[in-house]
Amino acid sequence: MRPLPQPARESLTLAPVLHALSDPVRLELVRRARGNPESTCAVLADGMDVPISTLSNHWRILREAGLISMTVDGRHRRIRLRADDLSDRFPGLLDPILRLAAAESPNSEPL
Amino acid sequence: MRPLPQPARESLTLAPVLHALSDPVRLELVRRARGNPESTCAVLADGMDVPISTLSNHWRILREAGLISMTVDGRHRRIRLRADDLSDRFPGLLDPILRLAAAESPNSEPL
DNA sequence: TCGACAGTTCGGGATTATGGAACTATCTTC
DNA sequence: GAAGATAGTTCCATAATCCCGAACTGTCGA
Repeated sequence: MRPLPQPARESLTLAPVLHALSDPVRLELVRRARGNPESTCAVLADGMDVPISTLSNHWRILREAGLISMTVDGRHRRIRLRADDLSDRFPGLLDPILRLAAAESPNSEPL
Repeated sequence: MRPLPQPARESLTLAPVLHALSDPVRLELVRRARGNPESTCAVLADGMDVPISTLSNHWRILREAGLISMTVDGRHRRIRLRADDLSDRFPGLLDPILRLAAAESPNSEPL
């Protein structure tokens, strides 16, 4: 269950976080990650019709911005939204964004 | 006082707005625009040490995303934050972002 | 009419995004 | 073990975007 490198809580900055959230695919991935903790890359991206190498890039951008953490679990990577770090460092930021994203998304499932 | 083209309120979408806000320079410009309504490009960017052609691109990105409106006034462009449209279309989005940007900014002036 | 001024547009070099193909690492089955 | 399947990553070439100096447009003041 080795964790992949990620920025420490104190070193998170606003601009990369907003950039990570400024892509519709990544926004949807973050929404799903919040609703399905400890899920994996492929499961969270199910039915999204995005090439797998592109998805891998999206996950990396999310991880490097500090939005998610990934741990290696066998041949899977478990994705976890860094909700605590984010609400500590950027209180009141994520909830409205994900709420608006859900409202905009055609397939918004209840959380 | 001819207005420059901008997206209608109903056609604003979340991703371009977040993208427009995902750059430190643009974030600072938006903060200043909110604090100084009806000001102009050069005045708002005063002391920012960003080339003028780059600033012009930043303003265009902000305008096309729907964050600001620009009206031609003589040889100036008056910048106005589209606060009403944004709070109507994305309630609760802008305030936390600008609050966090102000907290992160070294030269955050009180609003 | 002649600058001076506020901003935009153009062009090209640098950076970043996209995605198919090949690769790595792990698990399963024999 | 070896062979194959599975989950993601890395590589790399193309495409798209960003950055910014230089040239340009439009407007104001003398």
